Amino acid sequence: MRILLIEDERELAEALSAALGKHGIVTDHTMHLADAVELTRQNLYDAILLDRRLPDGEGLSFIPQLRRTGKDTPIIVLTALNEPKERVQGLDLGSDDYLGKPFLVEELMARLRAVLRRPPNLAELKITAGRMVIDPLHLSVTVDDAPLDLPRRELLVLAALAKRKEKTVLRATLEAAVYNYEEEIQSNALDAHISRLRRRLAEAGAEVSIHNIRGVGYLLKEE
Amino acid sequence: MRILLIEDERELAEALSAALGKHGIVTDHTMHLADAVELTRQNLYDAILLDRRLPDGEGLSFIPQLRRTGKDTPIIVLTALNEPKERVQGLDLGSDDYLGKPFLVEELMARLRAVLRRPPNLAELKITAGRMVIDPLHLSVTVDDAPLDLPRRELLVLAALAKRKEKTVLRATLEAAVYNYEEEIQSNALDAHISRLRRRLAEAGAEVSIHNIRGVGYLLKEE
DNA sequence: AGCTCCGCAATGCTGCCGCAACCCTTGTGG
DNA sequence: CCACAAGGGTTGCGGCAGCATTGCGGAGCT
Repeated sequence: MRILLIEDERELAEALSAALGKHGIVTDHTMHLADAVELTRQNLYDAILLDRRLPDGEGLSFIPQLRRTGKDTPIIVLTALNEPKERVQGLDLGSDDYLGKPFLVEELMARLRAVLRRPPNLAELKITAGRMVIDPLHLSVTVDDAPLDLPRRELLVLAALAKRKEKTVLRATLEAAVYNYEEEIQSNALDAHISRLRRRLAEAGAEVSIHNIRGVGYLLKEE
Repeated sequence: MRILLIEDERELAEALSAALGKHGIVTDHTMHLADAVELTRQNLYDAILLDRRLPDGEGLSFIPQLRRTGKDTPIIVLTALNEPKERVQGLDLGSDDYLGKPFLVEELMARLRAVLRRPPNLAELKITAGRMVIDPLHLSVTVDDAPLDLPRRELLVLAALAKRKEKTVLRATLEAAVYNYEEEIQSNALDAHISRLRRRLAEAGAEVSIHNIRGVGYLLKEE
């Protein structure tokens, strides 16, 4: 899972990134609305966390901007402006939830889950493929109910493939599922993950196979 | 076990928190109904203790509010309003118990246990793993019927792991099981608990093992 | 006063993962 | 049928982040 955090307090942003990371969430961070517009062009994010007071304007103005482009990515507004009137204002503009600062990370996680549980994201809850069941929220994989320990990055790759099983997933999509913009990679790290994943899945008898589509991407097939 | 205390007398709240803490209960405290609604969204609590006279309204009004969201978290009303008529009122609104102030902490504990013993919490009653049996209500662990004394925090960690045995438990989840949000920790306290738990469990011959999933969390396995 | 609990921090260790070297596969043109 | 190139697969290596362990000291309890 990957989210965009639009927030101008650097410390809060870093703490949040770290905390969300513990839940297996990849976070991109920007302080400016203008950047946010660019970043959301490619439908990369499962959700957006939005501050209201930002250096280049009122955060809320971002919501209609995004909706106008036809995207219904869930938005959760994070703000110190937490009067009832302000909450209504935020929700009416099309955000999906509104959370007053300060808040508990646990609460944010719960709201994220709630917001993602709504259709059409419902499919994300559990993914099955072959003998595997993947729970992306709890970061767990089981084969025939036996837990399978996977390193974090391999797990993210697997989840991205399984979410679109039997369909080709672009290389770029996979890379986006595993890395945020600050951790650019320059080698065949992704290929290496795939290679190790294949071995582990075979050993565990998962009955799935990962195929390469030359020059395009990868594809996970049930056997 | 973790509960939410909704109570406006700070002194009483602190005393209760401390007393419950000795029984291994992690307590979050709020003085406002509005906060309580937010906090309960995450289904984090095993029970709720509710005062009636609160600065922002009658505590009882919280009960239907919570039930409407589909939660059946047990609620125990704590109040000085202890006339028979008032008791009936509280129970009819959907609380699970009604306790007049002043009361003994021991009585509260007994009522908590009673309320948690009812279905659908029944599954929580005893957890077995390896040769261990854990009773989260009485905070006891036995190995082959021999009692095993564990420090409070280690016990909370163990219970959280055992409740989801054979499944990975996120670091963040474990931290939430042991600490309330006023006691943030900054070091590897959790790791230390795990380390000491491992030694104690091995010495006691519990036949369980705690595995680390790097970058994700921990997992308790039977051997 | 003596005990345990427990957060903290220093230390050493493990294994993830990016990297790059090398090999294999596939496709194209002659 | 072969030569060549380009993309993919595999694997060992090394850096380093995350984990395990443990001693210390403060706090709380008896």
